[in-house]
Amino acid sequence: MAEVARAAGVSVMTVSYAYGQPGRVSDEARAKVREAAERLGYPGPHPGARSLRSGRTGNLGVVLGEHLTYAFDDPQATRFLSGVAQVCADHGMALTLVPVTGSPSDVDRVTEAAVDAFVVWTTADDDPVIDAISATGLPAVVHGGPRRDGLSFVAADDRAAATAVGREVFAGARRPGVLSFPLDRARLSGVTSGAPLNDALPAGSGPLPPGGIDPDASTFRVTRQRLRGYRDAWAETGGDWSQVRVAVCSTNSAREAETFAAELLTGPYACDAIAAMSDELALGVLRAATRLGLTVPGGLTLSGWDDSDAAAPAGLTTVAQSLRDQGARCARTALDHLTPADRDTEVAWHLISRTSTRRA
Amino acid sequence: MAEVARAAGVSVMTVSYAYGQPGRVSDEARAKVREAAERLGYPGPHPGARSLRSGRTGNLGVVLGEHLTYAFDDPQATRFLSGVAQVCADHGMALTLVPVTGSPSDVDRVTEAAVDAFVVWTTADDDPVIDAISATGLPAVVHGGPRRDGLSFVAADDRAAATAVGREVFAGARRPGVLSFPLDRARLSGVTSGAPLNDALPAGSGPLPPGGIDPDASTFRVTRQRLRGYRDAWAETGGDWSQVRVAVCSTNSAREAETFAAELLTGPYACDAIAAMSDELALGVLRAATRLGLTVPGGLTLSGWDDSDAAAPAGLTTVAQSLRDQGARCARTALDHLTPADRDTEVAWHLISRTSTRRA
DNA sequence: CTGTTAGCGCCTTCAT
DNA sequence: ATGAAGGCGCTAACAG
Repeated sequence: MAEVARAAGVSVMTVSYAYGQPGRVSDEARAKVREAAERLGYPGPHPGARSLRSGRTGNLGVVLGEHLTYAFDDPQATRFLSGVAQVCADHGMALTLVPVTGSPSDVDRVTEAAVDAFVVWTTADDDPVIDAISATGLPAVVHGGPRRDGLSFVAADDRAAATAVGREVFAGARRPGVLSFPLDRARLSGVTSGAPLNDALPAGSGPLPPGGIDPDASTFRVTRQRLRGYRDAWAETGGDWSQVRVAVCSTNSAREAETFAAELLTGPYACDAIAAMSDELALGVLRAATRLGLTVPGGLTLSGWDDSDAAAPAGLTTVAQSLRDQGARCARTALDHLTPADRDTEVAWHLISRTSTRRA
Repeated sequence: MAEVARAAGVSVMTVSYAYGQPGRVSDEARAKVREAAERLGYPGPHPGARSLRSGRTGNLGVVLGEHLTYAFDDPQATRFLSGVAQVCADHGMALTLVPVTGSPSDVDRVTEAAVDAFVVWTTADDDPVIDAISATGLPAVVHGGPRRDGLSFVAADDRAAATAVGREVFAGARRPGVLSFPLDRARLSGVTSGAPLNDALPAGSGPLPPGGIDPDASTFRVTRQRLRGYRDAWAETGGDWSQVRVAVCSTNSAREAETFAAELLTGPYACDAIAAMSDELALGVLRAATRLGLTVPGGLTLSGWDDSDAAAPAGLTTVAQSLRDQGARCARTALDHLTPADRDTEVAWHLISRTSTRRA
């Protein structure tokens, strides 16, 4: 900028004004500056230097609890981010995805991120990234969990929703099953209740603890609350949680779900009702059921979650919630500089009963 | 940092080293620094200031030619970005999505972006954003087009691929049709060749010029090359381009495609072969065909593009190319600081013949 | 191993 | 309407 000033025969400040507050500079001076800048190939004020002075970066940081590519690989995350992106565009803010990979150095990545605020996608209670974000002192909004003092929190009442959809899918069932998201950061996957453990799984998979799943032990708040809700629903019918088989998928993919569903749907304790934690997983169940010649809801009742595009055509009973709206709300909350610990937000959901359950 | 230094009884540089080059500082000094930082709630070196000194931001900028939310709404863009994200994660770089919205101020957004390099998703030849990126002098890689001196370029040979798939889908056809991406930034949509123009379209839509589509007039390189390729393929059968009906979609969505396909498939000049520029669009055609009671390939031959997950189950003949790999390659090229104007890269593609065409 | 010096490029403050 | 200091928070490059 100094060079441009010299070339234009004006002071540095005039150049700065010419860019930052064009109205405060004479047309003549501005023209000289533009000309000199053009000639020297000056690309305009350096964004980094500018942000050092102003204290603003113009970036909203988004942290995926999982891995950076997760943002584009999981349909739920994608919809959420679409909402975040919309708000960013409205505010002229860039959207910076922090490159977490699951390694301990993720904490450094967070600390080094040049952003004005954070939005955090569902992660585990013991994820150190949450502490790192908290330590930055920047405004931050956590979606889905964990809850933390000083960080805002946006989520649906997953437990109540799970109870509602559980009533629907478990009505009249004798052998209920649940297809669950990972329980904790270890992301172990497998099937409970004596079913053979699945070995052919991606790295990081391993056997589940025998003897069933304790909802309270899950460190992902969303998973925990949904398991509790399903348990509540089954308890209402007079059933016991230990009767409910649980398969845990390590990813939100129909392919993995199909494999586990095949296990849940065969053998001496074959399920006749499955509550899945996403439509994606439910679709995998549907494929497995079709291959096994099971009719829905005659031979199997099934529920999903999210009311994705594929849910309606598939006749899937599901919990409708707009991840896109939730993303938008998170971004807005983060950018509005709401004072930390501002009141948390509970978002809306509603049950959609379709033909995959019997009470519709 | 100065405060921390004072509180720890050391110099500012010792604090700086304690964070940036821990090995260069005695354990004792480091402990004092950590303690003081903890006590004062010092969150670590300010990323902006650090990057001002070092000249690196740790951000890879990605510009979507369209709109920021496009990144998460279009499956093709999503796959591409997944590849970009993977490389970013490997390099510990953050991925910054520049908030373009289609307005003229997008140029400012680009200029203000604090990034070390740019990756640009397919845009039009006359998009001013390209000039703005070029003016920053930063390394930049353009995917799909336009080509520009000083910017690297990654794309498949779309024309050759379109010719190959065109031969397949137009074989034995009497009334060929094409379902195209937008021709230019105006994104007008509609159907050519005497068919009624579709008015019920999103904002920004309008009538197409009568008398057919001139491939050379499209300012999107990808669209232009594919149209030329389809024209070449039809010409090989002795046909004339003016016989080919073209429907232009303003978005890459099955829903819009279904509407236009219904037009292409009815009336006195109903098509018996349709080449679509994406699997997404082809799937829309398939839905329209099903509703009209047409069999594929008996009553209609059909081709897509990309070999997305849905292509194989649908039996869709298509052009396979890995958008994810292309995203990764773009990111790698951008981050390797390849000198601008480094050799352009042509990426691989291959034809997959399935049951939606007759030559399989 | 630690400290000193000198800015990175810009913009806020206060003159002129 | 323009210009001269000074400093945002940090770190390369040198001493000691």
